[in-house]
Amino acid sequence: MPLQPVNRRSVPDEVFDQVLAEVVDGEIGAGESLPSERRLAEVLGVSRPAVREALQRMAQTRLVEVRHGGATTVRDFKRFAGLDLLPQLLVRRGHLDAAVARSVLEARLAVGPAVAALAAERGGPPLAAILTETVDRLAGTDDDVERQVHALEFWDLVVDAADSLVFRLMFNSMRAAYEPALEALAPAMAEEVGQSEAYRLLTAAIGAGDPDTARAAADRVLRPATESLIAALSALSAQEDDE
Amino acid sequence: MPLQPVNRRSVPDEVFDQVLAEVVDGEIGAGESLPSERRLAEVLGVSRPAVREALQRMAQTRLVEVRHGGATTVRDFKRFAGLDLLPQLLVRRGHLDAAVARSVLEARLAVGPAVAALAAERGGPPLAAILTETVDRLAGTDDDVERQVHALEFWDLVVDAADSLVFRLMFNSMRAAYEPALEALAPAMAEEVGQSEAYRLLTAAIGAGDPDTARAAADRVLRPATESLIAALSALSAQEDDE
DNA sequence: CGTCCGCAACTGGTATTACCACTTGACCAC
DNA sequence: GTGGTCAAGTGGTAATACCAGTTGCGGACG
Repeated sequence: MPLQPVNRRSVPDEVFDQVLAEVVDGEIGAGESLPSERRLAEVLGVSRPAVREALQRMAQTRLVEVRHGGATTVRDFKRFAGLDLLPQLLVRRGHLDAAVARSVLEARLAVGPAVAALAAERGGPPLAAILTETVDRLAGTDDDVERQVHALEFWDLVVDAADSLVFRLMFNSMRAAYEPALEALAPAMAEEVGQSEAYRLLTAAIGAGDPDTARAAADRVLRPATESLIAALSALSAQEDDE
Repeated sequence: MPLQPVNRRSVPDEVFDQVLAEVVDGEIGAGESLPSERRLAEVLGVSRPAVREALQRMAQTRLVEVRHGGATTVRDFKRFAGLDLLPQLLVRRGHLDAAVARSVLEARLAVGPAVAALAAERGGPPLAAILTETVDRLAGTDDDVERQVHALEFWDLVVDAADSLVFRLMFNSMRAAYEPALEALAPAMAEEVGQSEAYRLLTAAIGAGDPDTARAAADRVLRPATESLIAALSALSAQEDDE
């Protein structure tokens, strides 16, 4: 294992994670109040500004509501949290949440083809050229981690070409959830990123400016791995239910 | 105009907004450094903890990178920001950004039918019952604002039934961008929320457990207003280009 | 007896200050 | 050149005090 940057966690980070866990695990239900900032600081053995920073970040994520003079209350995160919370929900307590992973795959399968269609409408030949270069790099390596990186690059270019900020932000959010686990997911994604031919077909459709063909080609890139992974996940969660 | 709750803005909120604006408006390009916390506090006439809170929130949104001992640098928000930034980008300096609005509409049209299809697979008859109640309320009023609220409720139920956390979080993020402008958008959305018959067809398809029909019905609900609004937006931005 | 005013006693909001920890770069010894 | 050292600047954390709201209790007044 190569040397890695040391993971330095600040005090507010730690507080944030602890309070976040309490909320998403339902230890403190929606509508209930958090202890006061002073109390939290005392219990956690940190200063009040540190607690404040963490709570303000919680508020920004719409997980709690702080009211001047009143108590800080927990909100229903399933109803208010945004897509930026995905990384924290996908892997909780070091374990992958199968239901969340399934929904990531479903969303990817639904959104990817739509983005490809938009890219076909708006990309043009120069896009096809750099996409081809990326697919060449994808096809030119045997390492599944590298392949994933190139596949991400590929989709990054497609999303750029789609010229749609919302899809771009969605992509960023999902990449933020995906990248930390990229190495662990290498075997799972090998099936998909090994199909360089499918990426070439998609590139051709986008270059041809044909949205419908691009949509279908994107589906063909994403669907096989999506379906086999979802099957694997249900087997996994069924197995967990037995424990 | 009815009395409204006074808009209380805290100091860190204000700082956050100002720094955010500098970043998204490109005043401080990606890779450049922000002034030090002490300097910012001095320039803005606020305390350093206030600046810190704002900067930490910027970091959480992945808009800046703070390094202990080093400078705080701006990141390329188009590449790193998540969907939670959408509200800030949709309306900037009090004006609606036409390109962003267009992409919201495009994303809605792409995602809505996929969610409806999932809901059809997983919802069952009890879902159809409460959806029908919601459509009844939608059809029972002439007020476009109320209709929008009921339409949001409708989609909220559909998203719930789709049982997919990612779509739920996407919906929450987009609702957070949409709701503040709900009243202003009433005329624009009147065409869509007035078509209660289309909602009924969608409800029937979902209740019947037929994903493909549900997908098509959802498209029929969303497409007309989407296309006419996109047309209106391009006319609007063409007009702005003339100024 | 009920209403309402007003005063604690909470809560979060902000500022000040001091000091610790880390990074950077310049300078110097080897 | 290489490596060490040090000073200056940066963010990280804490302690403290006070301001500014909210809440609820109790007493004064009708």
